Amino acid sequence: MKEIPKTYSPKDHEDSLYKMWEKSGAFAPDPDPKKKPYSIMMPPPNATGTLHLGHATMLAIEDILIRFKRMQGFSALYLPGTDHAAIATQSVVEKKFQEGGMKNPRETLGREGLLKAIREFVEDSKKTIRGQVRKMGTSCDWSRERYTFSDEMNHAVNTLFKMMYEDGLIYRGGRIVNWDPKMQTTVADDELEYLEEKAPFYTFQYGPFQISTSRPETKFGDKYVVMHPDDKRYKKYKHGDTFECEWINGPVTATIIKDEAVDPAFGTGVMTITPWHDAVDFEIAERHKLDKEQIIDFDGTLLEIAEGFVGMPIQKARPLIVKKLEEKGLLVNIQEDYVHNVAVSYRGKGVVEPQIMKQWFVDVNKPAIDWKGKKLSIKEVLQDTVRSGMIRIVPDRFEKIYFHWIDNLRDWCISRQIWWGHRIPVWYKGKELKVQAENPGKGWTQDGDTLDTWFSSQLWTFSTLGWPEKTPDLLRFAPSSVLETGYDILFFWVARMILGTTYALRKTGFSEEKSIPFKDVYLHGLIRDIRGKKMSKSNPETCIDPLDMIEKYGTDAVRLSLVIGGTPGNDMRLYEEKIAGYRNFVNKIWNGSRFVMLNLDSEDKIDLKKLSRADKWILTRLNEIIEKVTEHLENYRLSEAGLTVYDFFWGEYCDWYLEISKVLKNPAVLKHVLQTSLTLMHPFMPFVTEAIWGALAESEPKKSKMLMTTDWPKPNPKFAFFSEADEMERIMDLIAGIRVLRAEGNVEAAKKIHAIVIAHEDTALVQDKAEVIKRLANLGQLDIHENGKKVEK
RNA sequence: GGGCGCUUAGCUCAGCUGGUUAGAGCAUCUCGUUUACACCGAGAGGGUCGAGGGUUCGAAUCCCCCAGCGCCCACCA
Repeated sequence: MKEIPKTYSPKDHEDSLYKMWEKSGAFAPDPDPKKKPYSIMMPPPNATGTLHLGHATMLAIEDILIRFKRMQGFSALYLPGTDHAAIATQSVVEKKFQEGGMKNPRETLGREGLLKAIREFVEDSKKTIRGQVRKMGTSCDWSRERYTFSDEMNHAVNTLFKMMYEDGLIYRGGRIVNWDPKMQTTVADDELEYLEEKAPFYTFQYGPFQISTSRPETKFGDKYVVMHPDDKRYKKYKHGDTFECEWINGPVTATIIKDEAVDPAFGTGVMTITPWHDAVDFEIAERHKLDKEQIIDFDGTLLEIAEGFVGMPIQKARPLIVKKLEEKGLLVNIQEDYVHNVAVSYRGKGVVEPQIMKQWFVDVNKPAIDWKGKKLSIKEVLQDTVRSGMIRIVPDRFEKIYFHWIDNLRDWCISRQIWWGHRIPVWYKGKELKVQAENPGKGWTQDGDTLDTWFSSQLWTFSTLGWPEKTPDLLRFAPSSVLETGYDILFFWVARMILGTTYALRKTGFSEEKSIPFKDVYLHGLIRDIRGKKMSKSNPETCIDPLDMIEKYGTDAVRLSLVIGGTPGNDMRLYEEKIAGYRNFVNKIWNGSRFVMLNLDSEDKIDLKKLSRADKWILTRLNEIIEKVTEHLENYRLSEAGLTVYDFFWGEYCDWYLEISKVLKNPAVLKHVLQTSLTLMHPFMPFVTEAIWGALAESEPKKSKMLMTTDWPKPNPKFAFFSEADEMERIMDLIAGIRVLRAEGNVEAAKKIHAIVIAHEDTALVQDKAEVIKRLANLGQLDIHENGKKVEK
């Protein structure tokens, strides 16, 4: 027997074990067609930097699921990849240049130059990320690695765009969009963040009315006064009436508009509108076919309409405009410190200015998808997939949130004015327009815009398998079994995947059941620091870098700390002591195994006739543990599953059974329980378990299969020495005497049963009190209630 | 304004469909180096399960109501 160190050192094993797994080919799905497919497409991390705790959590959870299923005998595909993350990546690279002194990288480098720089940066990031994903022990199939901006992906994106355009689901139109003046691009509704800001709230005299605003700089072109049609105060004004009034740059002719969008209870119940720079105003203007005029330029300065203020940034102009109105006697009052929300770009953090622009949109209301015998709109299909149970969201409360999001969904603006991303496959020549990837010929120029990142990542689960080609992988592994991600991108990504996948796959001949991106959605919570705050690098005291922790405590400990104690959809706090605690557990396994290895003998078959009471007990418990862990894992209760083996291995096997073995030992049982426990623990902590498995195999060279590809255990009926049925009979005997209480009536009988069952010193025998009570009820001794209702019979 | 989540031991959290005497880790205290492990073992203390009502033989769990904290969505002229 080799000298085994007393302390497990993760560093001495992890890299070589990972290499062994990778080399063995076991990360790839088993090609055996008899095996059922199981697939997870790894949500691709942005190729912009390094792995954080969110990624680590995702990888830990997915790898547990995939290892579990692989051991259960599925042909398990875990497909890795990275995301080009359009806006995020371009802004990171631009910032780098700016920090290096280049004021305007777009201007200095030009389109091709900047793209080249981004490409290099991304390739570098990808390398880093691949290394980090491996560090986590992730058992994904590297031979199938994908990237959202590869040529194959581009082909899929162009194909989808063309199909949707031809079906009228993609259109080009001048509509109001969110413009980020900082990044110089549009951003989607979901990519806005609202920050509370205190600003003065001004009320001005506008003809006979008083109107209020926190943004006087948008008011130059105001020539419509809107009020609710039922507002009695303004009954004498009719829709379409006009009047003359004095305004910022002289007299204007104003028109009265009656519209229900106005809340009569807010302020004076009257407002002027700025359709070019406000979504609600835009809708009012659309309804009544009103003029729209641009006031603010795309760089955030005022246009000619502002006359004396032209060219001024809005923040600078605001007080000056107020001053001018005050001098004209039109300022009624100022309410200081008025709280309102400012829309900020989620990525670039620039303050967003609504603008009317010609952009590309996805129509979410047009009935154009063949779905279960009807023509349905994108919105309707989105609803149906979840409502009909084709897709299940875990935890299910997020289904409500999902439906609510769909209710509020507007047409999706998919064009972006940045350069890093899939180019819009549209060409123009004069008034002509062609939708295709290739240049149609001389005189044609391509649309300069790129597509929203989510337009390409919505295709992730099936474009990665070769779509639009009907590859064997696509036919076998789509739809994927589960999508595991943080609840914070439910709308950004999860919903959009359902959108893109159902359309694309239905369109290319797949059945409804086959046209969903995934069957289950598992949403994990956010990792927070010990105080419950979001972790950020700006707070190094509580911010934890998963790679530092791996270095210090080993991957197995980090994986456990990210999974145990967490429940789907709920945030979890993480702190170093917790990781240290699981490091201790890893070491415990190491040492428990060391003890076993020191006590092995040549005979390793369990002889049922030579079992002590302790042997029988530990084998019975093992059966129960197998059953419980399997059931928890099947139902996405990862934390419960992990805790169950943890408690069993440490509390029962090590603290109790190993101690007994010092006096009365059965090496065969010792080894069997250890090996089975290692199997159960392997998905959670692949490294130690594999290392020990290998060490055990040294003594029996014929059985040298890797733990990773060993079969998942099943309870062994021969080891059920203390069956539940036996226990139940004993309990029934125990309480048989109470039957005489029947005559005394239900309540009294029940109370006495309660007291007796609880007070009996051998309560360990009472494994399932509920069952006892139910059986008593069947004997007519008491009523059973469930959810407040009496259960008949 | 609408919705969701959380509130359980000093701290961080489990507790699946109501059913053994409400659990774990860390922390605290006592004892202990014995065929693995001090990153350990044996044991102890510590909880009216946020407040109040209800249903039930039985409630941390189900229902109602309230409070505090957090999050999401909509609106914000």
